[in-house]
Amino acid sequence: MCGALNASELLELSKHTRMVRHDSGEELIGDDTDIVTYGNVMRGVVKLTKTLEDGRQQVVGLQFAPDFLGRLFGNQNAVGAEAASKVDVCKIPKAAIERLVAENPEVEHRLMQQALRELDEAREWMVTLGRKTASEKVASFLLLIATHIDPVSQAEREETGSRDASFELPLGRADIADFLGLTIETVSRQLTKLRKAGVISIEKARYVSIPDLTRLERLCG
Amino acid sequence: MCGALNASELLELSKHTRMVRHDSGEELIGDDTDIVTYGNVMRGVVKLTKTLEDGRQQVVGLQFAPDFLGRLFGNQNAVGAEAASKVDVCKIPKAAIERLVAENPEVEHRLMQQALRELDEAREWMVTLGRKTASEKVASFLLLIATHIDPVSQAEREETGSRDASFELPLGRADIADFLGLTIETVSRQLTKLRKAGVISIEKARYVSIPDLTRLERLCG
DNA sequence: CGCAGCTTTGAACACCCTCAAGGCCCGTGG
DNA sequence: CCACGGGCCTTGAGGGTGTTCAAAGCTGCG
Repeated sequence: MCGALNASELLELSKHTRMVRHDSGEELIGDDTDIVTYGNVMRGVVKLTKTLEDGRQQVVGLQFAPDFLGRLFGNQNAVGAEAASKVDVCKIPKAAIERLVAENPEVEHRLMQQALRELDEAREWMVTLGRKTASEKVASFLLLIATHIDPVSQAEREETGSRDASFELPLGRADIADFLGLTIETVSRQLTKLRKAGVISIEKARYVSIPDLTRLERLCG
Repeated sequence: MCGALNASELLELSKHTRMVRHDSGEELIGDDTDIVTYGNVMRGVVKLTKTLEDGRQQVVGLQFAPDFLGRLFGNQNAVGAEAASKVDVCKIPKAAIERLVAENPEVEHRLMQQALRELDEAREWMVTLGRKTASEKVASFLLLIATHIDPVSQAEREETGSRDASFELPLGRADIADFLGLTIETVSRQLTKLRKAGVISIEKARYVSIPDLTRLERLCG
């Protein structure tokens, strides 16, 4: 977002922002609370959640650096935000963002681009939630993480044409289940199935290697 | 959207637009096609769909008048659009919209507001797809239609405090199933269950009356 | 009336969930 | 160093919800 600003605007903005470090599991924004600050994810992964009265939870989005965080032009947060891994967030007060957006159309334009991209991703995920089987869901999730977690080395791979990946899962089984609309047990079983089929390998439950992304893609439905 | 324009801008825009009438079932936009025109829904309901290679389909959104139609700042359509009922659409060429948006920040702002609202709705629906039971899904769908199909008489009801509704379903069972991530048969069975429980009444499969929306809300999870 | 398309209903099955137990990893303390 | 304990993950068995397959009922229209 800050790429749209010139030096003096950046300086002005920096007076109102502060960098905050959060550990995995910490709540950044409570659902149904008044909006007081926005943020920018600088490092790590943030999960957006919605919860039903009886406790059923759905992860409705994952935000990676350098995504903007928060519902512009709203008064209440419609989702909760929680650190899914260790996270650095650049917090920005509501008033500062509103001023920035009002004075600088290019900033609003960039935020709109992100909103449209998030809408595309949300709709893509609706297909996964509504129409895919458990194993397709888990495969889709792994592919999503593989393509988002490490954009730098991903660009490298595109140049060299290699189609492998290796990363630490930013989410535990419970969060993966909430993202996929499944139970913990089903996620675990499907991961085991993928492992036994040689599509992935897992170490210490969180470190995943994928020798052939093309093969994984074929399992996504 | 056009509310942000002055008289001369409206005149200029009207030179490039044309009103098109579509019957239920007609395709407005093909998935994965190049974007050539945008549109504005003036009457009726448009469904947005995504389809997997093997034919499984998911309805990822419903657009009611006066929604804007199309993916701004994109080259390819990420969703298909089809008339769910008789529909009037005001079509606008890509170039005309781009010029309008570039010259008029207020237009972009309005479109951003709609994008953010659609994102909220998509995330709300992800909870329905991922975490609700079949009967909760059907109840949620009926509530969605009841609150969107007829905003005028809805406003009336809010004034008088009455909590009933009555409308023609803009979607057949197959589309409802694709929206909810269920099968036709399950949708039909759940509607029958709601009917036998006295929550709704149905005539000729498409005309629904809901005597007590509050009661329906309690069934949405 | 008869046909086509959509909807409803029924019966059997499959997939995923629930409940329960056991295993792994790691930090803590003896 | 190892034993202990808690948190998370895996595995197993059984059951329920929604699907699949099949057939019959509506509705509108020639």
